[in-house]
Amino acid sequence: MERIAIIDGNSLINRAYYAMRQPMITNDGIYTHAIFGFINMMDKIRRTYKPSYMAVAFDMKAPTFRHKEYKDYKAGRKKMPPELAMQIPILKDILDAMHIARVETEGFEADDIIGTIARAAEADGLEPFIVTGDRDQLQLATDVTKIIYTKRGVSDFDLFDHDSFVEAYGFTPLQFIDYKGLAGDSSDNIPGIPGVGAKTATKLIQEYGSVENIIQKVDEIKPAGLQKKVSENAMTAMMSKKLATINTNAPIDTDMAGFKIGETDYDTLVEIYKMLEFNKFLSKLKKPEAASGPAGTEEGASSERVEEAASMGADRTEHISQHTIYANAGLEKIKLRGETVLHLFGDGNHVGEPLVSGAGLLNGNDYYYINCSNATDFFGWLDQQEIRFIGHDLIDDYYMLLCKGTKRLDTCFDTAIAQYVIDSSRSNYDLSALVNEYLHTSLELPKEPQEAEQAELGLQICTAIDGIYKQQTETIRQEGLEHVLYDIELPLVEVMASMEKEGFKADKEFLGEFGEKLSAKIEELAATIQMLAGEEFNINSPIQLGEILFEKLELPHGKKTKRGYSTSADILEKIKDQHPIVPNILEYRTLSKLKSTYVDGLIPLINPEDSKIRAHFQQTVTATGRISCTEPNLQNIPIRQELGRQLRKAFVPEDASCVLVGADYSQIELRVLAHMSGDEALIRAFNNGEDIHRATAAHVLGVPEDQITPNERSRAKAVNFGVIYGMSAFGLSSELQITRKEATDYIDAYFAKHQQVKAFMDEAVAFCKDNGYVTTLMGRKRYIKEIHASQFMVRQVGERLAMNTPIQGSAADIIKIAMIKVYNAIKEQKLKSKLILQIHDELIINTYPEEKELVKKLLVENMESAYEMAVELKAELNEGTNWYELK
DNA sequence: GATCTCACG
DNA sequence: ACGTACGTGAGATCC
Repeated sequence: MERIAIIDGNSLINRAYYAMRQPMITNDGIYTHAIFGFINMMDKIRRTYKPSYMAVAFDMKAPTFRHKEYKDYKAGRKKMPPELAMQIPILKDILDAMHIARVETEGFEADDIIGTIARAAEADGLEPFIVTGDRDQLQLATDVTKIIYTKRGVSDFDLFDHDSFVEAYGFTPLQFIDYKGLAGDSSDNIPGIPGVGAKTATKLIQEYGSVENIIQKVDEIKPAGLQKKVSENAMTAMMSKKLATINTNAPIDTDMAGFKIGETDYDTLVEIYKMLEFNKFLSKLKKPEAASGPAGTEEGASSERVEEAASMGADRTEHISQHTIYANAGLEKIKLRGETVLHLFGDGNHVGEPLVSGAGLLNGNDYYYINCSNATDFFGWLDQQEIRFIGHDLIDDYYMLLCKGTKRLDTCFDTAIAQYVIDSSRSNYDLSALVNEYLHTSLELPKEPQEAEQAELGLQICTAIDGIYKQQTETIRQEGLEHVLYDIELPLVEVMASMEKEGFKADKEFLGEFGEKLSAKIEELAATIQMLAGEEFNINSPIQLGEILFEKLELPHGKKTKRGYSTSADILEKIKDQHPIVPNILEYRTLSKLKSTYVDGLIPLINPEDSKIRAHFQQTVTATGRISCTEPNLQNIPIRQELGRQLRKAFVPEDASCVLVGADYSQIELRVLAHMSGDEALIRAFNNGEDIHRATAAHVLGVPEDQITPNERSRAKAVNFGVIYGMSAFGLSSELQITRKEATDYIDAYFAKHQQVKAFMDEAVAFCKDNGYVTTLMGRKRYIKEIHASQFMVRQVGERLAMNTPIQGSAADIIKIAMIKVYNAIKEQKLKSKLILQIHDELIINTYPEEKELVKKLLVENMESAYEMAVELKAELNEGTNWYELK
């Protein structure tokens, strides 16, 4: 029996909308998760039941016959949120592109349309499957017509036919209208009989069958109270039943030919999916074989051919000659030149020597798989090739190559980096994700591939990268991102890999001893805290700690969190004089943090061979353009408090004769702000070499700099930070512990004296609202979807991001340029010194006594000349025999 | 896996 | 009326 799926469009998209607690929003601010959920559900229905006919029914805005019958029908229903409403027309476009019929008729609800189609389909010998989250439609179940009733979310559902309905409810589907006549329905505002609920209604129906019969035999009803209610509300019950009755004779065309699922219009659907950023769906979109396509190749592939775009990628493999070579056996005969896609198979070990088992190289139409599981000449051979590498996350390959002794790295392109430059806001730059998006196909990447499959897998990977590369090149050009990509991000890859390979030598013994001292003190503090609390509890648990402080000891609490009271340091700081337990807890927290994160966390990451810590540098993480650092994060080693700062003594130069040299940009973000805004007061202050916070205080207060008190200076400093962060009165007030009013006054005073800064901020927000993104000095873009949000709070976040990103991002651009210049200068002068760390506004070099002065000079010069602005860039030098001394 | 807290710029 | 400063990563706890 052929099947027809009849979908309640409004019901299903509502379910989908509310099912996902995290909405999906495109870069253009289109909400998409309801559509996403709808299509997922629809696909599941199509896969499971394989209907050849389909119809999606929608409600129309116009009032229906029910509203005319009963003015309060569906009164009190909440209006559809705009975030959902905006998705419905797009969904309809998708259905049209899929050639799935959709039906809407003025004056009738989706229920009636569905009922009418179902009955007509049944009469025509089809098996109807009604998909809905509306219980009313269960009345439509018959032996033939099934109801797929969606439960919580969209993936979970019950299937009802006549018998299973009877089993679940205790009466027939048709009696469901009698049930609603009696029990009513608050969601549709159908009254029913007051005081009659699910249980009573079911009992009455089982006894009397229908509302009409109940009214006729009202005298028999017991107890007397119920009898009275029924007789008094007989008319209401009749009307309620009528309202609940689905009209199966709505005036619609029920010719089943109109519901036959047609051929999908792929071009339109691809267009819509791209707009919605439905990349997973894109990868599943297969175009039916074109007449000119290759005749039946393999099963499966014969009837379906991947989209044309994919021909630049994965399915190009058939034109490629494959060569498998064992290292140390014939490699020397091969000479490559030009752009070459590289993918290494290896473990990327950062604590010990990384293992490399194979390498895929795609050069033109030749693919080479080099098996290097045994001792190998591959890494030396690579140095002899005149090739420029194309890869995905080349830093991983480069790190391993550098560890193995390869010297010559020439970067042509990196598809992960390119995607980051195209859109830095995303969280996933995996190759398989890009394969979905660019090539509309899928690529499974096993975490630990078998050696036997690596040759083939390498070919898949390299051709995929090649296909993505070609498309990205065009996007980069169209979006004007060439400078950021080709002059900054791509040259930086080698620098980052080199820093990873060099690592930072650590003194394990020092760390161990430091940890011992911490442990002893932590134990003492724990004992004191338990004693003062009068009971044992887990001090590390904010929930338990909150109960002790704010319930047992009745200390005044601050803000609440989802799970209880906040016990964060700024709250505890306010009450530390009220009970001796509080300062003990603060100290306990400090020490525990040092012990767990910086002692216990670091020790296992030290390479036992050479005592070096090799962190992972990430170039595709931050939305602003900064780099980040993990396993371990060497960018947040303590410095602000003396005790934590001691940890830096554990970070030492490469060997005893070496020295560390560091330089940090002075106030780089405020200088960027001065330059970008053109604010004369700020520019003047910097170019006169003034203390910028003091100068700000003096300018805003209108008093000479030498009369500025330390307190005034520190407030000005907070305001300066605030400007960079996109200043809010609340933020400033909580930072300075002043009232909102006072904070507002400070901000107003600041902007009155720095009108160009104000204008710059306003322009950043306005530009972002117009274009959906902001840019840095080097043209880096960040899309800010929050700027389009309908919720005020979210939109405000977007505005702050629009103000902060050009500043933070431009500073990031500048230090990246400096890194490349410093790295190249060291390389050109053939120095032994190495750049080993970047901390946002600071660079650290491991150097040698004989190179030290030269390195200091080139470091400062290259940092200060990285970018020319209206204010000079200033870099301040430090040196020492451990990191602690760099101050 | 989410939440809280805290380390850095 | 909302309930917030920008950008990160890591460890411990709780669900």
